[in-house]
Amino acid sequence: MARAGLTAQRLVEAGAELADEAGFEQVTPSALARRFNVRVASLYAHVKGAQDLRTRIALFALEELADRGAAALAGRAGKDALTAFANVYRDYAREHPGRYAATRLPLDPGTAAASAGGRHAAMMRAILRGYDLDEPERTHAVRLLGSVFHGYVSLEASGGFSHSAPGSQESWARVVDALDALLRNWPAPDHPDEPHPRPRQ
Amino acid sequence: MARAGLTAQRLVEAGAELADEAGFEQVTPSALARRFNVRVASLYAHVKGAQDLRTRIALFALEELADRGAAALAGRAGKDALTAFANVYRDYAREHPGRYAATRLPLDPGTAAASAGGRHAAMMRAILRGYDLDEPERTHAVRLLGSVFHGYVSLEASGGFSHSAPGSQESWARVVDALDALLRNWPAPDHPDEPHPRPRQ
DNA sequence: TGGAGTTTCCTAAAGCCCTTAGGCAAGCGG
DNA sequence: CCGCTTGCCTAAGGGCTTTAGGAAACTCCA
Repeated sequence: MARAGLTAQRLVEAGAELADEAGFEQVTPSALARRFNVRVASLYAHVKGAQDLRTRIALFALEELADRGAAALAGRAGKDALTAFANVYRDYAREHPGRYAATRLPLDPGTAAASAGGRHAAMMRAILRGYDLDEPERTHAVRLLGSVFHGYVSLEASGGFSHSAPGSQESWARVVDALDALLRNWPAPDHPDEPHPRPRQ
Repeated sequence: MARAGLTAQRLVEAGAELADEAGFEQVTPSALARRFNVRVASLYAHVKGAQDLRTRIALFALEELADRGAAALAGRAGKDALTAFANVYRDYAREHPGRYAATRLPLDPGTAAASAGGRHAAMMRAILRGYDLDEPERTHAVRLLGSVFHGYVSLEASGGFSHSAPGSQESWARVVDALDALLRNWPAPDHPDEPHPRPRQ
């Protein structure tokens, strides 16, 4: 009988497609075997098991997302860079919901260290070079950026913003505007007031 | 043989405990049956199935979290309210990681509408009464708050902030400070600049 | 070209989980 | 005290994961 041409790489790619179509939690050896018209046990020659498969998909998606981020950041700085990078996250999550969910898979420390996670952090730090922040404030700001990007995209994906006005697109633009304003106007660490103490209104 | 005294409510509570101990995805009819020293099929008299069980736990956790938020908000306003409410989210997620994960379970529209989700949104709107924001900016700000709270807590839970200085506690405090500063200094909608056009540096 | 060897995929089987159907007995209401 | 409701049980079907071992397909070198 003809061989199906299985490969760890092909399994990962098919798994990523399956994740986008049916959800990351539906990515299982069984489902993948059906997709390749192959018996389940055959996958175990290429992949250690279900957990290994999911981990590989997560690493693949992290890498893909980091590549897109790097492309978006090239030649941009300041708010332009911030906006482009933010849109990469959101667009990726909307275009590839299963892959995006995969990037949230908890990895064991060794795997996480070898993943593209570090590239993501480095890119956020690079964006912050366009603003005037020194350590440790820069790290706090990196964490805030990560929180907003992931939080917004995640709430949007679970339908949180879809059933009320104004539209999510509009909120997203305003949220990015607000982040830019905040980074330009980052409050001083010790002082409870913001740097420009002129109460609004 | 003596009866175990099963009840939908008792199953939900035990399920919430199990989620906190082993993770929300480990909450299954089997695991719960073991915990009650009962055969799996016995649960089906009280709960429709695995999905129903998880949904009930999600609703329970949403309610519990909303109750804590309401208690924290009582008698507070402005940054005081913002900080207290933010800490409720973070503390709940740290204290009850499985329950917190449960609150992220996607609900079908009908269930979601009947959930405590609306209370959460209302409380965020209440916090924003302490700041000077009109619609639609208030809605954008609500979405930003939700994104930051969920995003931070979620990244922290998956270990994102644990292996680098400064500590997560410190970043959290600065993130809340920054949010407060941002809400007091919310950028004007149409203008690309912030309301106090004095380029930093 | 024709094996030897490796790789790919298969069958078989064990273990766990979810779910439904139908039965027996415990405990409550009259 | 007896019938009835209800709670928990056994039985069984079907799916997913994983391991063990076999047979066919490809490769490559003599």
